[in-house]
Formats: sequence, C-alpha cells, structure tokens
Amino acid sequence: MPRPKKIETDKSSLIGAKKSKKGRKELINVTGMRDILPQDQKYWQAVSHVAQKIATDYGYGKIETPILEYTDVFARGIGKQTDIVEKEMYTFEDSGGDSLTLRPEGTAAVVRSYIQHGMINQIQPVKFFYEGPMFRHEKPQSGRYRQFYQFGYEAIGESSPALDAQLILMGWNCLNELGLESVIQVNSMGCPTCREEFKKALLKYYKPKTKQLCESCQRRLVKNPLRLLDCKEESCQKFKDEAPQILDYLDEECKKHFMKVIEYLDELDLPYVLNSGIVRGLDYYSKTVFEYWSADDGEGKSALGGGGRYDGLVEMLGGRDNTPACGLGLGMDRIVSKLREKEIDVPEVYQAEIFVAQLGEAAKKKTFVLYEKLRRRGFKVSQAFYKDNLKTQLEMANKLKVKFTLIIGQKEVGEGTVLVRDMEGGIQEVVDFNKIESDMTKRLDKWHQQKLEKFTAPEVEDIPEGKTKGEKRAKDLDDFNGEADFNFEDSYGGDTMFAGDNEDY
RNA sequence: GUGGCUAUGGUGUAGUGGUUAACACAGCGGUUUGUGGUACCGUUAACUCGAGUUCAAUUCUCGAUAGCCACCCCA
Repeated sequence: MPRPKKIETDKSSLIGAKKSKKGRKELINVTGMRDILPQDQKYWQAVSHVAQKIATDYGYGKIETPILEYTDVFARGIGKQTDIVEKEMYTFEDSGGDSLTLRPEGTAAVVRSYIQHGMINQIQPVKFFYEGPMFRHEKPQSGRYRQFYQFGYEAIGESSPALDAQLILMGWNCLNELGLESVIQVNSMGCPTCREEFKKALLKYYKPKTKQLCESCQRRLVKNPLRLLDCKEESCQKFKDEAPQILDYLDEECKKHFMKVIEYLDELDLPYVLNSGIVRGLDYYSKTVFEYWSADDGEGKSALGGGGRYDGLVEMLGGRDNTPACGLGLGMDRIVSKLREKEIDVPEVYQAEIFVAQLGEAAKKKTFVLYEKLRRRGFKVSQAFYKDNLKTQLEMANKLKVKFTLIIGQKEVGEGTVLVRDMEGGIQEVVDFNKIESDMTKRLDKWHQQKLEKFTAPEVEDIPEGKTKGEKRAKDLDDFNGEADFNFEDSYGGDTMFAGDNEDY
C-alpha cells in the first residue's frame, strides 16, 4: 500500500511564506487563489441568490458534481487541442495511479453525470443548475484567477432553438436583476459539417496571405483557424472584412436554427449583437454560441459569461448519439467585481434589527436568556455579552445599524422592565419585560411599514410614462440600474432572506 | 506561457544611502465605573524574501515571490 510522502513544511526557501519580524514564517495563499472574507460575502451571496432564483424560476434543478474528475472527462469533452486542456488544467496522478483533474469548467461533468445516471430516461430536456469553484492554471490578472467561481445552467436532450434563446435570456436576466447592463454577443458555429467547410474556406483565403499576417495569426492558421477572426492586430484587420463568414457556410438546418434563435431574441427585445468573432475556446460547441459583455466595457475586455449549444458532447462522452444540449456559464468573480466597481448596493448577509445590551452580572444573565428567546422567535438580534460597559455596547449597536437597543441594568432587573432605545432618534421608553416580544413586533412592523412607503413613493411617479416597445430598449438602458436595484432590494426584503442559502455552504 | 510596471503597519498613502521611517483610516484603551452615531488623548502595528555593491541598503543592482497591465485566452 502506498504511503503518503513525508511532507516538508519548513524548506529554507520562502516560497509560499513570508517572514514576519519575529522570525516566524507566515504562510500565504497559493498564486492566483484568494480568500473571500466575511465582509465581502454579501456580494457573493447576492450573486448566488439571483442565480438560484433564476434557476428555480425556469425549472432548473441544482446539481453538485465532484471538483475532481478523471482527466478523460475533460480531455474528451473540451477537446485535446484547446488551450484549456493543453496547458491550463490542474492534472495529477493520485496514489492509485489514476489521472485526475481539478475541473476547469462545469459542463463536461454535468454531462458525465447525465450519462452515468441514465437521465436520458427522464423527461427531456433535463435541466441543471450548478455553482462552484473551477480551476485553470493561467497567469493571474484582475478578473482572472486560478480558482474562480462559476454558476451555470445546462439543459440536455432538447434541440429546439427556443431553448437556446431561453438560456440566453436566463443569463441576461441574472445580470439584469443584479443591476448590471450587458450586451449579448451571438454567433453560430454551425454543426461539425459546416464548420469543416468553413475552416477549409478560411484556410484557402488566408494561406496566400500568410507572410502578411502577424506572428500569432501565423500560428493560428495552423492550430486553430477559427481564431484568425479574433485578431486585433491592425495588420490583420484589413483581411477580416473580406474573409469568409461562417454564416455563409451554414447548411440549411443550422441556418434555420440560428434564424429562429435570433427571432426569439428580437421578440424578447434583448440587447444583442451578431458577432462573428465569438468562437469560444471549447471544442464541444456547435450552432449557437454567445457571450455576455458588460455594456460599459466596449471591446468585451472580459466576458462576464458565455455559453452555447453542444449537440455533440453527450456522444463524445459515451452517451447516446445525437443527444442535443445547450448551456451557459457566468463568472461570479467578474460579476462581483462589476458590482463593486459600479457601487451597486447589495444587502448585508445579516442585518440585525435589535441589539441587546446589559449592565451588571444579574442583567447579563437575564439578557442572555432574553437574547435566546428573541432569536428563537425569529427576531434579527445581536449582542456583545463579552463587553461590560454600556458605551462600548452602544457603539457596537450603532455600527451594526440596528433599529432598537434593549438595555437591561440593575434597575431594570429589579423593576422587571426593559429600556427600549430607538437608535435613530435616541428616544427611550420603559417596557414591561414580559411584554417585550409583542412590543418589539409592533415597533418593527411599524418601522418596516415606514421604510416601504419611503421606498415605493418615487417609483409610482415613474410608471405613468408610457413606453412603447420600440423606444424601450435604448431608453431603459439608463434606467436599468435604478429599476433593477429596486426590484433586487425588494426581493430581499422578506425575513427569510438567506435562510436557505446558508446551509449550502 | 511571453513581455512590461509595481512591492513601506490591517487598509490607503508619504519619505530617506547613515541616529526615534511620517500621515490618514481602521483596531485597542481612556476622557463621565448607566448611553452610540460628530470631539479629544493615549496605544498597537510596516520597509516582501534572498544575494550583491558599500564603512553603511528600506533606499542602488540582480534574482526569487506576489500583484497589476498587455499578449494569449477566457469566467
């Protein structure tokens, strides 16, 4: 039986460590990976929340696949010639001699699971939602990490263009509900047959011009001709206009499919652009491909997400022939950094509304119990029983932005009362200890009511302005943030905000 | 993977070839031992690592590491 190798923890080299002045070595995290700290969690939860909401709205069930798969799952699915498989995968041999890989994307594993569990026998399409970390060994940059988080939707077993369009819509909805404006870039890569034709045509067109192309394009010509259309070098730009277009090489069926998708997008009034440069780096795509670009990023600096149809993948991974499928993935890291960049408000992970403060030992014991009682009754309550002075406790209450602080000292213990302090006005009232729950319910209800009124008031004025469908898109682009913000906040208003989400972690 | 730029307390920034490396914010403690959001005082805390040049390096040079930017590619 193979024994694990002895782990050297104290190499003289300082790789992965930083020496502190006391001579101890502080360990640091691995290149391209990072901690997501408590104060940043609200962004991730907001994204996750919307992703899950859209999933359930459209009937996509959550699936969790292992982070490790046999290397073949990705090698066969993504394509051996792709950058991802060629040089970006975290692949290693385990002690049993199997080649394993940290998943670099989500689709292949979902398809593997679909096949393995015989889901072909369920009602088609089978619709999946996933969320979690992916790993690629690329050179890190902002918005590019070696461990990054993605969520995505996959629908397997359906070929209708309505599915493509609906998936495109779902991804766009996610971004929109988060208050992010995005433009969809769409293209069709055709089926393998038309793609071969197109590749031939491209080669025929570019071959004679080889010497005039930039260095990377000369490489592309040999390795991946489709990427020639992607080049931003000026010297190559001039050839692009005359270059063959994939759309001209689509066969009847692919063309019809693509037209339908476009029709649906038009009908849904989605902001899209036909972009023949969208090629996607994974071999399994066919027909429809798309990406979401942030509306303010012009050249699509970093796509927020993308996806497409992958009719051949199920077969490639050993499933039934001709099983159609379509899906998309969105990058959570990039969405989060956009939210922060645009200073979009997201709700706190936990917003306490009541703070329980105490003075003196007897009071501390009493509030300990009171706190539990309130918490179990569903009040959002916070405390600092490890601090003894009132000033500090009020400071904390203030930082936590609670609405009420309940103060119990010697006097209150004796009288059987509680001092209720309204943190906004500083007004304090004495309340009977036994009536505190109903009293708090009443006060908080009133406060929520007031907040809601304040919130909805300006919205009412906006509605009467009729918007015709035609002008809507351009006009709404400016409003997206405001409007989306509102809906978003509102959907969080309820008491059960993240109640379910937390258990997933 | 290739090329470029950067590296000072927890964070954001000053600054210097030579005694105590400055400021702001945050943290902790106090100014009324029963009262917060605005004040005041105190206090904690840093020159990424290694090698070289030098009498002397946080400062100059090289290397490592990390971050950022471009290419590549994508999320």
